[in-house]
This record gives sequence, structure tokens and C-alpha cells, in this order.
Amino acid sequence: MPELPEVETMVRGIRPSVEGRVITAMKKCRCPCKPITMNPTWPRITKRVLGQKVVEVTRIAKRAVFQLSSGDAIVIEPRMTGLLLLNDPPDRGHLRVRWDFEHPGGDSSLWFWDRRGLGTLSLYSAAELTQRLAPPHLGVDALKITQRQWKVVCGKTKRAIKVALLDQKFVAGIGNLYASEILHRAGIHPQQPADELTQPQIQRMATATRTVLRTAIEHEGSTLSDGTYRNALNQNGSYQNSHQVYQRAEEFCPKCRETPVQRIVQAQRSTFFCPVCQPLR
DNA sequence: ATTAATGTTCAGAA
DNA sequence: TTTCTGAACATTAA
Repeated sequence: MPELPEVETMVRGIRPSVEGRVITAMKKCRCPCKPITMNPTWPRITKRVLGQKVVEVTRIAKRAVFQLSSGDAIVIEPRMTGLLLLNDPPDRGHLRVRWDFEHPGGDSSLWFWDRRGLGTLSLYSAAELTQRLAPPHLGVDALKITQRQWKVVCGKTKRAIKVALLDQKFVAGIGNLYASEILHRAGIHPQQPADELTQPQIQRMATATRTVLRTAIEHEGSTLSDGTYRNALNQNGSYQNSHQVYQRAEEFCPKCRETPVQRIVQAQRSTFFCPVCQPLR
């Protein structure tokens, strides 16, 4: 479930081994699984990528972006189980792509490993990059959104706030895990309509979003019980130890210490919250 | 052995 | 127009 903190951790982890280096090879791995979903076709991508220098490695929402000297950008979307790895993968069976880099300081390799195979690989021109990964196609990044922008987007939808937080056009980077954690920290009921949030609630949500996401990045993301997410060196994150409500149904809420965390389903997704600490209205 | 659950996004329906 | 539902993907727990 790489969300914003996990993708940021991957990008930071691979940056020293990728940034400033020339791509000497890019290969599809001959694993038994299906090839990675890509756009455009593989020959068109490799033709524009080979020999290019990666001038910058960045994150846009839940995507990793390799800015090339040509102006094109490699855009990797890990989706559910995709990982960018410098080290050995969790298993050899689900490697999808391999890049080799050349550098005076030492050559290096990078893998895209993806157990479920939902991840995607795209090559965008500079124009496509700015057009497709910015509003209105994609919302403002959850680490950059201002309180004023929160107020604007909340006023535009009657959907439950938890459902809206999962909409990447509403705000970009938050997924199912961090949506529950953010709303718990902000003391907001997940079923409250977004356009009915009060000014103090919006302020608390803005603050909670920054705090939760920044702290999660410091802890290198969340590795859940399925063990899928790992950092660039194939090591676990540790933010799962700081989860207040996510996957903690029936346990006492760590804030009030007397109410069991409740699990409900919204938009076919699990939501975890404390009915006492997160009252409606 | 079948079924449900897991998370994200998109196509298409309400 | 906005919101909701189902499909796709792979794997595991029940």
C-alpha cells in the first residue's frame, strides 16, 4: 500500500544511487508473471531513455519521477505492492523492470519489484508531466496543501470526508491507511460531509495531515502484517508501531483509553475510528 | 475447495 | 454533474 510516506521513502532511498547517473540499460525481467503495465510501448520508452542522465529523482503524490536530461520523465506508480529496490527483492519471482546506471563513483542497478503487478511505468514529455500530474487532473500534494486550499476543496463536495480524502483529485497522496490516522488525530468523524466541516475542524485536519505524513516519513513508512512494503534496501518501515486506529478494531482507543476502536466500511474500504474522540458534527 | 478481504484507479452506471 | 459500484490485479486467511 505505498502511500505518500512510503513513496517518499523509496525516492529518498534510491536518490543517491540514481540521481546524476546515465541509464545504460533498461530491461524487462523474464519473470513468470505478466509484464508491467506501461505507456507508451516498451520500444518507444527504451529508445527515449537509454543514454539519458537522470537529473532529478522526485515524488509527485504516490508516484516516483525520474527527470531526464532530455526533458522526458520516467513516472513509476507502485500502486498496491510495487517497490523500488537497490538491494535484493523479497522474492525473485516478481521482478518487473531493471535499470543499470553508469557513474564515475560506481555503477549501480535498480529494480522494480511488484508482487501483484498493479504498478505502472510511464514516460511523459515535459508537457505531459505538468499537465497530467497537476490540478485539475491530480489534486494538490497532501504535504503542500494550505489551509485555504483545504477549505476550497472541502466546500466542493458533500461526500464523507474519509471518502473525499481517498480521492486523488481532492488531495493527492493520502490512501486508506493514512486517511484513518489523520482523521483520528484531527478528531473528525469519517462520515462527516466534507462541506460541513467547521473552520476549526479544517484547521485540525490541515495540521494533522502534515504531522502524520511527516512523522510517517521519519519512520520510513508503514510495513503492514502482509509485509509487502519495504524501503529501497528491502527493510521494514516502523510507522506501523505508531498507528492509533488503523487495523486496531476492538482495541481501546489510545487517546481516550476507554472506547474500542470501531471498524466501518465506506466506499468498499475499511475505516477505523474512535466514536468518542471523533464525534459527528 | 470455495469465498472474502486486501488497496488503487478507472470505466461505466445510477 | 456528482456520486457510487464493479472490475482488474495476486495472494492469503478463513
